[in-house]
Formats: sequence, C-alpha cells, structure tokens
Amino acid sequence: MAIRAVRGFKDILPEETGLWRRIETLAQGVFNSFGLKEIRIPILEKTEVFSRGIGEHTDIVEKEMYTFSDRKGASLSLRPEATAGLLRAVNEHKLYAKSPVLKLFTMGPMFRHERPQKGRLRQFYQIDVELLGTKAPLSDVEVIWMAWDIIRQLGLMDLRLEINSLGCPKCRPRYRDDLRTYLKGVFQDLCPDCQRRCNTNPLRVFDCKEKSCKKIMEKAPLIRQYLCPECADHLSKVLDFLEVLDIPFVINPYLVRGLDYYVRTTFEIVSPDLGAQSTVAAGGRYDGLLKDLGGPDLPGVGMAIGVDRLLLLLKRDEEAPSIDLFVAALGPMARKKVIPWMGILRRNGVRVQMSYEDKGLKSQLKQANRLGAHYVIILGEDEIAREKVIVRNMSTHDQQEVSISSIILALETFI
RNA sequence: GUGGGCGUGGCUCAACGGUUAGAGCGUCGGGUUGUGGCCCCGAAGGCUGUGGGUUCGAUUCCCAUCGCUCACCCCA
Repeated sequence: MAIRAVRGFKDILPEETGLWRRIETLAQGVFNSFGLKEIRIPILEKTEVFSRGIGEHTDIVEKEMYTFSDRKGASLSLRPEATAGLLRAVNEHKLYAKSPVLKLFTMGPMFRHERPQKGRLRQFYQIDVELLGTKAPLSDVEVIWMAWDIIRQLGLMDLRLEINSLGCPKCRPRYRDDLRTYLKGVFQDLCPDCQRRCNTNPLRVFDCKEKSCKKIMEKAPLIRQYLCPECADHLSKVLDFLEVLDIPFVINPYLVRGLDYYVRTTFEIVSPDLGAQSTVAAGGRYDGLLKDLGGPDLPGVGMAIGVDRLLLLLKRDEEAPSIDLFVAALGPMARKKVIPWMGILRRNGVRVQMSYEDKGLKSQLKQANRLGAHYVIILGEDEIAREKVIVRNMSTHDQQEVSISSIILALETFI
C-alpha cells in the first residue's frame, strides 16, 4: 500500500503552481499599491494565542484546531487563521510604536481539522490583510477594496459583496438579549437544528434553510435596529464609500462571523459557483482584539482571501511549458561539445534542454516537439567533421547550417 | 461528528453473475539505419482499494473496513 498524503492535505502539482504564483504576485502588487508591508509569521503558536484571540467557545477553537503538547508539555496549535498570530507578533515587537497606522499582509497555510469537502481542506491557504490603529470607516472600505480588486483583476466577475454591522460591546448585548427572548418565544416551532443553535450560536438561526424557520425569523429583531448612533454612523459611511467606489453590495442582516472578535463591519465576498463553501474572502473589524491579547487598545480591521477557493474559480490555462531551444546531440563526441554551449545560453536566460539519454534523432526531435521547442540544433559526427551545426526552426521546418565557431552568436540572434 | 454517492492500467471511462478484464488519451518502439507534429502498426502498463461472505463461478450481489467525494455543521 503506497503512502498517501494526510486526509485534507493536498499536493499542489506542477500544473497548478503557475496559477498560484499568479495570484500571489497579483495580490502583492495590489498590497504594494495600497502601501502595505509584508509580515511572515510562524504557523505554530501557543494555543493560548488562538483561544484568547478567536474565542474559547468558537467551533474553531473547541473542535477544529490541531493542538498538541510539545516535549516540555506546552500546549501548541497549528494556526487556524492568521489574525491572532499576526497580532501577537505586532504586540511582541511593538510594531505599533513605529507609526500610528500599521498596514500589513501575510500569506500562507492555515490548518483546521474539519471534514474535507469542496472548497474546504484541512490545510488551506489564505492571503491575509490587517490594518491597525484606525477606527475610520475608510479603513474598513480599503480592506474590502483590496479584496475586491484582487479578485476582479483575476477576471472573476460573478461575485457578490455582502456586508453587515455586528454593532459594538455597547449595542450588541441588548440586541442579543432581545433576540434570545424572541427565540425563546418561538422555540417550539423551530427545527431541531435551530433549537440547538439557539444556545450555541443564536445568530445562525437566521441562516437556516428550513422554510418554517425562515418564516419565523422574518419577524425576528435585526441588529440594524439596535445599532448605537456611532455604529450606525460608521456603517452608513462605509456604505457611502462603497458607492463612491462603485463596488456593488447587498446588506445581509444575517451575516455572522464565526470568530468572537468581530465588531461593527463584517463582510463576505461570495461566488455562486463554489458549492456550499461559497465564501472567497471575508473579514471585518476587531477593535478590542489587540487589547485582549495583552497589548494596547488599538482598533483594527482585516480580511482573508481563501486562495484554494479562488483557484477553484479560475480556469486552468494549461500553457505548454515551451522552451526556446532543444539540443539534439548524436553520439558522445557531440554531447561533450554541446554541453558547454548550453551553459552559456542558460546563463543568458535562454531556456534550453537536451535528452539525458543517447537517443536517435527522430526520438530527440519528438521530444523537442513535445517540449514545445521553438528551435532545435542538431549536431552529429557529420557536422563535427564539417565544423557545422544544423539549426532547425520547428514551426517553419526551415533549417540552415551555421559554423561551430559562431553558433552561440547565431543562436542569440535567432532567439 | 452525521448522512448520501463513488473506488477498474498514469488519466478519462467500459465489461447482462460466466472464456485470457477492454477502449480512448498518455508513454515507449517501429513504419523513415540522421529529421518532430498527421497517419498506420506494435509494446509495456491491472493482486478490479482491502478483508470477509453468498455462488459451480464475483469487477459485478451482500457485509465490514479504508480511501475519495458531495452535503449537513462550520468557515477562507
């Protein structure tokens, strides 16, 4: 039985890495234009970073983390998301002291022990952005803007931005209480799933697919009616800016994030073509988080793009891995002659390959063709005797002889 | 954690319970002893996921197990 990769962990094969690179390069370009700096952080943290950051009673922390003890008994976890660890780093190095507003991005693998399905792996990749040190609505908008730009520039048009405000510690508790009261009143009429949700995550009841539950929830109180003046004002400013930017959005009053730290703005960018896991990017504001992690009371807003999901939406452009030149050497003499030439050409950026085996000309040309070589040079005993090399253009079938002494020069003009 | 679907050469898939498990693509070789793609011919490559059971006989039916996958849940 051959060894397989761990469940939920995937190899990214050579045919896909080009696309990955394209996404990462594009994102870096966008971040650069927005003035962000890159930060690279460990994938392993003390478990505490996540339990305090994400929330002790979230699904992520309670049942999805890869947690284990190291040899000295310390509890460590593979990061299930980037924000908590990133803020730990900001705090540890007091990065906030250097400038009033910190704009950071990072990218890499995250780990959650969930049942794998389409768009959901146990090791998955995120591109993550965090803006720290400002409460301004425009910073929320910039975060959304970056996500939107990256996704649009990849050619994806069929996307929806959903946005909501979760209020703040001032106004949310009152809403939560009223919602609980309402749910208690209709508890008998809810489906079993929702009855369970009433205790674990009341806001999720809004997401239920059952018709009866949906009907009941139409009359439920909405957070929007409970927002304090500051939160309401914040939301309306965010929406205004989105309109100025011509980024279409729908307000989704049921939009909830699974992480405890979110306040005010939350958003998701969803695609209709992804199946059940339709969120391509998501984020929101988390003003109290840095303080909860033992740092100063700095506000922040951030987002993460699910790279694997983005990839599912992009067409595989299987561009032929073409090369510039294939060197067909016939016989040991010719090989020895030709190898130094390849060195010179490669140092000049020419993509050159040759056969590792001693093969016939036909087979070598076949290989050249398969590799998509634009030119082939042919060198055999005959040519060596005449001090000549054959240069063949694979698309026009033309070939001509060039003297050995001027071959490099000649090739550089060809290619 | 719960449920559905599916496991056959490298890939995509055939085979009413019945001879030696096939095809296309890909790979390699030949047709052209030194000239690619197209065409023609040929070859290699399978413990039919694994273990049990039913049967004269199982790729096919049943059970278990493992794996993949989709959905629930949850989330990027």
